[in-house]
Amino acid sequence: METRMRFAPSPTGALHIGGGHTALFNWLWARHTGGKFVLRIEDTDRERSTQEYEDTIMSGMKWLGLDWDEGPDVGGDYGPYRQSQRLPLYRQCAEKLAAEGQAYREGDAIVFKVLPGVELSFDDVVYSRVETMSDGLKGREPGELKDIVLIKSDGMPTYNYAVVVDDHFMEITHVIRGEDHISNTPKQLLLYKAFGWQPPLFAHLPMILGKDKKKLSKRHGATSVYEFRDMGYMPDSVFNFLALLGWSAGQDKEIFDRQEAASLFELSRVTRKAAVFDPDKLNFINQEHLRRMEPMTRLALIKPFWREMGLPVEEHKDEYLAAALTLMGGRGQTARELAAFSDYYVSFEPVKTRWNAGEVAEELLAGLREFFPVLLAEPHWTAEKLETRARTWVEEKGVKMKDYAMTLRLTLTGMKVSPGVFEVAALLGREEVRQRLDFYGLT
RNA sequence: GGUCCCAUCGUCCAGGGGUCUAGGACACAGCCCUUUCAAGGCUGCGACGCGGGUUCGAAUCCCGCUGGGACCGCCA
Repeated sequence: METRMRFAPSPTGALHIGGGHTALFNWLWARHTGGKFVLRIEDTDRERSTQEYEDTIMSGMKWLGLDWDEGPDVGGDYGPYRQSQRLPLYRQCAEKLAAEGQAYREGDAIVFKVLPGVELSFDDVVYSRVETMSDGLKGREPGELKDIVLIKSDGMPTYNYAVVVDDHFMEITHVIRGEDHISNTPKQLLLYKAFGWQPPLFAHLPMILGKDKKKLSKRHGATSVYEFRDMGYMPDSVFNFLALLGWSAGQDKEIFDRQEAASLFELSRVTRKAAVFDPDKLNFINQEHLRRMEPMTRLALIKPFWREMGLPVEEHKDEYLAAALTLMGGRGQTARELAAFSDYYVSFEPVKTRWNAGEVAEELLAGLREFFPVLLAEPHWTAEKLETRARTWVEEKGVKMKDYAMTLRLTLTGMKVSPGVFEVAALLGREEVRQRLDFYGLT
């Protein structure tokens, strides 16, 4: 039988990191099993649901690389895929229960009557056996069992009810969702029983916690996937990082792409313990993906950040800029950082704002003014030749390479750290290097 | 308060009765490389929450405790 997974967000906010995690695992299992991944919009909260949020959630998923086979935008055989468009179905099913005496009306609402003594235990794919009885479905007040509202007074179905109806009619085989839903499952099971429907398999995922071990929220910093994009994280990295929260390939493999993850993924290897979101690890993973990118892809990623910094990106050839980024190697953990660390290839202006004359020792000036003209006169403008020339000179004069290399670095980049200075100089070109040295009177 | 879930280095994961003086990754510290930083290489620091069982043997199984968490809406 074909497996069918679904991600069912409510359009009441942007795609949250937790939602992305859930969507990701559904996607992984769907792709691993060659099944279908369905996107269903749970917009039954009339107050808070908006089309804008629906759009951002979808583009957030696309950004992460989670494509769906059926959904409100692409359609499918089990539509419509917005709950607000399935109202007649919910009403019809609820009325059937009412007619059978399993539910009752309360004003305009339809409420399911919870009976005691119903066995509601289930085998979770991740958590294994979860034992519950309907007797546990109480409210905060001692005494009577809390009945389950099916249809609200405004005509909309409630979450616990709509989910059951939809998962059944959409023939969902695996419900993969956050652990916070584990205590909702018995209620839903009760409804499956009432309808006489076969429930899907449930697989609950561990929660993602903040550094303080509390449920991840705004006060932990970024939470929507777009904030990560804007901070300079790549979708592949966020995907990779999220996949590692609650799951591991079992081998020592930690850096992978979507395809590798999908083929390696096993629901049976999902963890039960809530995982703390560790920004350091994300940074590391992002750095790994960043340095593995193809030069031109990398350039396309960095360009927007350079432009945002006001740098004249268009004044240079792509080949030059891509070469600059290649020279940068693994420096910078995010696209934003890499862009900031490499601004001097794009323009001399930022160098000027950082350069501090006081950083060049007075006693070195004479030697520097003697050295740089020699360097600029090097006939073969390559990193190797420049370095050889510098080494020879430094050796003859009996001075320290460090003093000369660091001054050159500071003048060319305005920074104390950079790739090898001679490589930077070689890439910038003789004329550019001459101009920068001239500017500070070092020639 | 009730119901349910969880418990291995600071963090993410391995390990699910003997191969565990518990393995990897991130972070951290040191060393090497070196004109700086990053990368890379090497080394170090660092955990089975506690108490009872079961067993020849328990990080692994059972019970209790403690500590976390989730849910108990006509929110999803």
